[in-house]
Amino acid sequence: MDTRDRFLAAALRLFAEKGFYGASMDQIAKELGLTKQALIHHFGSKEKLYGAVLAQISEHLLSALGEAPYRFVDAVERIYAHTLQHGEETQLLMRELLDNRRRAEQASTWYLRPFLDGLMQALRRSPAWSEASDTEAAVHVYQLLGAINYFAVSGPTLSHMYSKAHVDRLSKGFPQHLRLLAEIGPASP
Amino acid sequence: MDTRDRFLAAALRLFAEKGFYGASMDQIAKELGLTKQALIHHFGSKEKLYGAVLAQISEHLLSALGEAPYRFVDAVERIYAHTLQHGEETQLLMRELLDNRRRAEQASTWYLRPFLDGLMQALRRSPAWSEASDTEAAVHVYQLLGAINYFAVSGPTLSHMYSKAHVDRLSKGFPQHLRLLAEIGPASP
DNA sequence: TCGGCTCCTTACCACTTGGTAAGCATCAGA
DNA sequence: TCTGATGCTTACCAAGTGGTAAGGAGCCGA
Repeated sequence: MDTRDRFLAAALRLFAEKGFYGASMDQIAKELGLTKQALIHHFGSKEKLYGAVLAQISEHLLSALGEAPYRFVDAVERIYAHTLQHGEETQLLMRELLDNRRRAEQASTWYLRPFLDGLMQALRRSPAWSEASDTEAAVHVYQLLGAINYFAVSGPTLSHMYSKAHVDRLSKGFPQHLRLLAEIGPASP
Repeated sequence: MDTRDRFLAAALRLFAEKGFYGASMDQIAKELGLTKQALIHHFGSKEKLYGAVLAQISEHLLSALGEAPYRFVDAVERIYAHTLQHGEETQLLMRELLDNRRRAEQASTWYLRPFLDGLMQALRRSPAWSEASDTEAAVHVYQLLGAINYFAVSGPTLSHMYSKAHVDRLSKGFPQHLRLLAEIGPASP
């Protein structure tokens, strides 16, 4: 793993934890024992570094989908697994959702577009959804992603509110809940 | 509305938009044409100001629930309406969910606790859920809140990816989808 | 052996950050 | 009329921000 990749990993971690403003170039660089000028040397600016991190995330998400054609419910399951394993990427994506009104209005949205389209196509392949409108399908897909991300991200918060054991049971029940959600059909007319 | 309340409103707006680190005391104060020292005079520190904003949000959420006993699906509908109307509060709550591993580990969680408990009690009042375990109920409640918040917050992002007209249709379909989700029963054993 | 490229350093910059200290005007109560 | 609290100001500070400039060490091909 070369320096650039190690920088990307460190940046992902800190951006996820503290957000774009909360993480500083100096801090990220020090994670590798280097100076922030080395970081700037590789990426040009903080904005560009951030963009590179987002690009990497979207790449990972796409590869998590696997090769088409896949069943929608299988894709959802794979994404859930990927989300659990890469909590930092999920967290950063959620942040981006909140931030991108202002900054980087192009970045994350277009990065994620292919990923969303792939999921929508998979959904349309299932019989119940083949006749549904694009809008209905989009709601369903977006809703499921929201459920996954939200659940993954909120674990620590829940652990504070309830006991850890409680949260563990909660996590155990979630995949079943998720499958239920994924298999739901379009709203009857 | 006195100065303190106007400060709270400005802080809510800026914290929601830019996050804790992205919003500065100076900026918030200038929203009222005052200096940041006036702001510090009222709240002591940035952390305390942030805490005051969170307290206000949880107050609003609780009052949005209405007076018990209410039907669970009605409460969900009211929260959805409240969420749409107070987008900034929602956005800030989502941020808090992402941030509170580090900072203010006590703040938002305990503020929100009564709100969550109220919702769970309402859910347990519906016949289908009266026998369900606490864990199952918590999953369901948390899931629904996630769906609402996620959907409300992601509007602008979706508008970038798809056409605005598309997103409008999507918004129109969501309440129906939400009711469907709210009425779902516990997973069969 | 030379020139240039890559990767990284130190030095420095203007600017912003949250916060402290001290003071000033206004108003209320004794 | 004095006293003290309230609500705000200006002045100031140390620390940190992202970024520029310049240079040095090592390597690689000509």
